[in-house]
Amino acid sequence: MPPAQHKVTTLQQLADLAGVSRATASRALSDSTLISDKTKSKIRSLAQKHNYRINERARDFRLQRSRVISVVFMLDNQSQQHMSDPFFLEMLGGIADSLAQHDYDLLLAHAPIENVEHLRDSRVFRNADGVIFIGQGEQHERLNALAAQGRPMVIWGSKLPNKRYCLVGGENEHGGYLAASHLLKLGRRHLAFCGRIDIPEVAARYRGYQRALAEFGIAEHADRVLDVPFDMRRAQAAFCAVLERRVRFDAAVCASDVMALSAMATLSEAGMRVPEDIAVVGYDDIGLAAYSSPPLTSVRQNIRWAGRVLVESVLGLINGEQIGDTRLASTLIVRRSCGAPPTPPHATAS
Amino acid sequence: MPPAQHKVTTLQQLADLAGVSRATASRALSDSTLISDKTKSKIRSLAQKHNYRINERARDFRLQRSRVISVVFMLDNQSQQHMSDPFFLEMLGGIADSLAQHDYDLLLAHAPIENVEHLRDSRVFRNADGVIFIGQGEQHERLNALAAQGRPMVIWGSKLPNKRYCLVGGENEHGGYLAASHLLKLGRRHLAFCGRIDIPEVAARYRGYQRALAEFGIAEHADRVLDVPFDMRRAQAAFCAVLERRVRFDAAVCASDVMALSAMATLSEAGMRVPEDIAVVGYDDIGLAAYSSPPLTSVRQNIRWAGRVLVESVLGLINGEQIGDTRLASTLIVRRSCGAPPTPPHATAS
DNA sequence: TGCTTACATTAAATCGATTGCACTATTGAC
DNA sequence: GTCAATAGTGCAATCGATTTAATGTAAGCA
Repeated sequence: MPPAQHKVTTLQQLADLAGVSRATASRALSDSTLISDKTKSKIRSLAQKHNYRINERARDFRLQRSRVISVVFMLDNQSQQHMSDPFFLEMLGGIADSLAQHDYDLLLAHAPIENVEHLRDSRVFRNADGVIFIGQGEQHERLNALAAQGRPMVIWGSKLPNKRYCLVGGENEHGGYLAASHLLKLGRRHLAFCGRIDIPEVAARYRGYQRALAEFGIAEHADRVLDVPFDMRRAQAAFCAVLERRVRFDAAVCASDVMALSAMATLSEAGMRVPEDIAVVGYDDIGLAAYSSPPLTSVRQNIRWAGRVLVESVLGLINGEQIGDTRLASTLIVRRSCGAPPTPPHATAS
Repeated sequence: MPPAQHKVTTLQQLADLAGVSRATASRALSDSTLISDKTKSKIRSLAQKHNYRINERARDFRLQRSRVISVVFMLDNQSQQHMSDPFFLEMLGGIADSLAQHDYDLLLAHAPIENVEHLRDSRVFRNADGVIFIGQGEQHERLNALAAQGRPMVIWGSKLPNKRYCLVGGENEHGGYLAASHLLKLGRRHLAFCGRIDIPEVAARYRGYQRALAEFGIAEHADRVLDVPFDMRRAQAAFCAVLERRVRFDAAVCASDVMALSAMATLSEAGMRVPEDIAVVGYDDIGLAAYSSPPLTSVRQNIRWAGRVLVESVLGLINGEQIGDTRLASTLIVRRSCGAPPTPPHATAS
């Protein structure tokens, strides 16, 4: 038997072939109980034989859904570039995998830097069943307003007062505390903090940092707070400036690994020994953190799992469930970056 | 005057409000010459006043398009993880920005590792107006078959025999040549190559590497070719193995910066001095390359521009144009990683 | 006035599915 | 044998737009 002359592309064609109505064909393919087994199997085998695939766009249009989730990266006012951080790629990978498992697609978007509310009328917002925001930027109130529109959305970030959206985030306060107290336990007393405190997550890390200092009875120095967005060059510039001003410090807590790596390079280049003179701790534990010299101590969040939680939260909202906030654990990954004995020469790395 | 009681969401409602037919409203909004200026401005101001936005999904459905381009990352058989390379994020950013400029959305997807042809019936393929593949993986023939389906698609990669799809790529052969000849000019004579040669782009870089060796009249050593996918851990393992086997080499060309950074760390940890004992050159010039110690010399491709070219090529195909291949220049970025004098202490980085 | 032409607008088909409701045939109970 | 219940199927409306072909109306000209 020759293959069908004309490809079967619509349900109507399939129905004609089977000698039934479009309605019956539709029900057969969606396994409705209204249809007899005999008819179902006839239609199904015909569909198989002619290689018919349902047109999902037509279906989704009819059902007023899209099976698409938008993922919006919040760029920050100053750097615009903070998306180049490997952290985001890992997050994206986690989200993409989870969405694929649930048979959803991922639409990628930047946020307009000034005002996320512009998104409301954009395709990103209107053509998706739900939206995941990565970061709050400095737009807490605008996110509140967006959420009030009623479209399912979840935000990765840190808890703020008057929050009215669904949030998933790490234990930032705890993470900052871990980083600082690690350095303090090693005997460092002159800590610096590097990060943009206007960003809620960074602010929380900074609070943890302050708490650790307080516990050790150490006073803060405004001098030693470097207000820097997530950006390698700016971190470098900030550390250069601090060195030039001869601010005294023997350790630094950075809000991201990328900044920490940049700081380490800058400090070494300026003649400091890392970690002997200045110890550095990062955040996120990106892959490369293990391969710097010295290896970077960092605070790890399980980002792929975070991606999964974000996806499941937003899908829950789509299904009308009540979804609460989630906070994911942070753990300190120590990589003998603070005065540990050097590796013996010719050792094989494990 | 109070705001409209019921939101105006469909064209029909807008038309009723204006006392015209749906057809006229549609034409007015799309600025058809068939409609008188008076009617146009009436309908437009009404749309404005009631905050009416056209339903793009309905329009796109009617027009049999989606204004979506899928971006598919080819994972490679061995590592699956090569997406964690910052290179991809930069590429993605370039593509995303370009697509946004053309008012297209970006659908993100992994390729099924074994067989891209499965994509043919997937939403990724059928719900997009075009597809951009990042990398060829080892699926050259399957890509040929996919392209034969007629859907606009463009591939980032390296030219292969019998290619029947549209290609955009870097000067990989030249890049490999640049990397190797740089090391040779510095007096290195025992070069190693690290990368997975089954991947077409890497193969081209390797050919350039071989050409440089040949020009300097140096014989190759099979020992010194490390078959490693784009993965930090595997690069580390490979270098450990080579060291253990006491293979002699004084320089390495790596197929990516991430591998190069991993190699540098591994070599240092094993007691080698980098670059004095072993010099390393990477590929892609990722942001962090400048901040390693020593800073990494690397071959740069203009990735954001590459993203733009990919987008413009696929949009060209959608518009029925004939689109040829494009090859983007590669340049060597030297960062005194091969025996340059050390920076004076306390120097301010520029 | 009558006829042509140009212009402005509308009616209706269309994209490809889902689903409420109506309809027919079969079965079982009495 | 009649009637009710049930199972299986089809008709047609619907989602929200675009566009072809048809219609109406006014101006231009003999």
